[in-house]
Amino acid sequence: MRHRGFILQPTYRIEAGRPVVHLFGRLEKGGPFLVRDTRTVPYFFVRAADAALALEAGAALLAPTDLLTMRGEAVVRVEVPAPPATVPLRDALRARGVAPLEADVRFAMRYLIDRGIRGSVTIEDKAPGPDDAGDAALRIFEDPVVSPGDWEPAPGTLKVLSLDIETDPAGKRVYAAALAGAGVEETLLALPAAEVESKLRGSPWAGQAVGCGDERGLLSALVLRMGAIDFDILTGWNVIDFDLAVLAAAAARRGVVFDVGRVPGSLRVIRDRSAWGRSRAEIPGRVVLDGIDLLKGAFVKLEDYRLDTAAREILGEGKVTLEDGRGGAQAIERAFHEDLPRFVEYNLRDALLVLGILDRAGLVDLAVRRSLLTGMPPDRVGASIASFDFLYLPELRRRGHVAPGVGAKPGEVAPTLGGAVLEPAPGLYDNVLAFDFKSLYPSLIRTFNLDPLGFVPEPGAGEAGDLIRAPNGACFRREPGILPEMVAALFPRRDAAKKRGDAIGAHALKILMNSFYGVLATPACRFYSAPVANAITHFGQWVLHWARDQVEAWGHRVLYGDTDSLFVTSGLDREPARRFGAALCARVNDALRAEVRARWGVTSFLELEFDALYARFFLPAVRHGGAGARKRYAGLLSPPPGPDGAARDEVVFVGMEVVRRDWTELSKIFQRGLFERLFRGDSKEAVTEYLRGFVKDLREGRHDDHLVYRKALRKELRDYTATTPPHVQAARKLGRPVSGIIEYVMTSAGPEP
DNA sequence: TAGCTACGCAGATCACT
DNA sequence: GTGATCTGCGTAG
Repeated sequence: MRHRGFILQPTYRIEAGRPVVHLFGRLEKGGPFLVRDTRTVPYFFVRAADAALALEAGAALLAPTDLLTMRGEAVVRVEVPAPPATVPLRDALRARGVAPLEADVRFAMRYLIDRGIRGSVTIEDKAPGPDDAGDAALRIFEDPVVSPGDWEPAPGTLKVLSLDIETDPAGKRVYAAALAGAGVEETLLALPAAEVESKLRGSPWAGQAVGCGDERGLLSALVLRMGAIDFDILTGWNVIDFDLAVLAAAAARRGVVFDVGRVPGSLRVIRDRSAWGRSRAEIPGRVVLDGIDLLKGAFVKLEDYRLDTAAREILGEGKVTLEDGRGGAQAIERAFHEDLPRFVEYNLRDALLVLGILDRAGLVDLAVRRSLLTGMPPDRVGASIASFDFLYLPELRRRGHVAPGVGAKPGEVAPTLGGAVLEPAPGLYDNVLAFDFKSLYPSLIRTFNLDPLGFVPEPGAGEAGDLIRAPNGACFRREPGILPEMVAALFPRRDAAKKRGDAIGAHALKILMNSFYGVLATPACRFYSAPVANAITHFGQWVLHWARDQVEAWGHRVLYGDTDSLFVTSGLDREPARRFGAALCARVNDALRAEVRARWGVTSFLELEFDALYARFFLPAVRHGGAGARKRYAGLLSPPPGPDGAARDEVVFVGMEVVRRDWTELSKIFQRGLFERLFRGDSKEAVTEYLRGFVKDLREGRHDDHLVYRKALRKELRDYTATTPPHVQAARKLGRPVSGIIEYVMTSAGPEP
């Protein structure tokens, strides 16, 4: 019997001292599954030259291989009985100066990587069991044949359950837990059933609320209920750091085992509130995806990431208001005791809003698509380095090499050059053409065959002539590299996704391709290489500078450019300028192709695009001094005329106060108002009049709601020792522990929260 | 269970008078 | 008192 499925949670357990791989997921035909595989042991490599030292360090099993390091040294394979045994052995090896190779690839990930499985899996069961269509019971496969699959779960296939709890103001006692999704919409309450019934009688929520007696009853009922629901993904807003953390603590206090997985095993909350890390939660057989993380992971930018803000922005509706709009813990407390229908509505709405946001923004689908692309489980698709391993290691092995471990030697760490930023010519212009190189870094990787394996650290005397030499001096072989081939395969997939209107798929591919450069530039990645990362950015700088020089040599004025973009005056009216933009773009691409062929003997995949025409374009000067300010501009975007000829102009701001979270609403209203008038050609008098009126309104108090600054505390309050910026002053005036975004106003007594 | 660099700006603080 | 420099944040790409 052959099944296709999608993996939600790759993990392992130790049984009788031996590791057993566990792959949990959902089958195409409907039910959840668990693959158990007892046939694999953990392994890694050391150089063959280090074999004697490895034995000395305690390595018991060494097997010869015909694999090589990336520098071409022979390696032997080291096997260990179980994953935890890797750690002391690794340390003992390092203590003897032996570098363990690929010893930091996690066991369950190794299993998938070695089989080329990325999210989708095919399972061949030896026993011709009964069909399992739609069965909610867990189907367990013991040592089946496991291979890569080609099933992509359609949007909505995975079952998402949203959880939201309400607590006392201290966040300790659990009052209620709402569940929504996966065919469920209900609230469990820490109140006697009779009380719930009487207080909700006649309200729309009467049928959706269950009184569980007290907190302990609520916890027990919640565990039973969640355990019985067939869901793949648990979500909520800050669900890991709040709801699950509180539930885990309350369950421990009340002697309830919070066991809601697909096999026995308690909820595990692994908290990490540090700047870098993310908290995680583990439920056997399921995935926990926090709504906030999903939103940030999709690069959705919001003023702040409260549920109410996100819901208003994405769904156009906010949370239920308690007590004339005044929310807060006290209002929840009072509603719980005095207005149960409203309390239940509030609780349920929060759970439903999260589902709505994920659905509308396609966030679960995006996570699934990213998982299918890289092989990372859905709760780790944001991990760029691990994703790179997933894609690169199989091909590296196929070519007969093993990768190093993580950790560059001190001498190998060097700074990486960034993108080129051209000197802006400040001023106001008409009909400016904006160009950008499409996916610049990936197309450089492809064009110049930039690859960690293809990199030649020290070219031999006769060899250098045959290599591609980057502007930073790094040399690369001409045989197609792994990374260039990866990029070459991904580009057409992205174009195809765009063509068929699959915005989420195209987005997933874009995120992935953009991450490739970044991982090569961080020592946290095993493929870190300053010369390779610098080859990419130096080529990037060369391309931008070359394009600028070429356009100027043709007699046009380049006003500005940043990394992959160029802004050029057209000197023409609107529609002629548009036609000229397309022509100039093609001319640059042709000339660049010829230049790249002549200099490096390769085919250019670089592609300058005519991105936009700005009817009006403004480059500001820096605040103090006359030079142009980089990374800031405003323009009146002039979209191509549509079929009806009526295109809508739009004022675009980049880098300026309007787009910055740490400026007041006042500054944004004013800046918008000013530029609207400037760009639409208002007279100097009209602009002056606007300015006067604005100041008058401000003085007369009509902007009192627009004077609030917002700025994040990016470290602990006590850690601001060098200086005390305004938001820190305001935060300290609060006199209580604070974190995150501080809202403050400037007064004659200084910043006030 | 860690993608990157380049840049502008405000305000605090330092260095010097 | 004044200009230079540092700190901290948020942004562009």
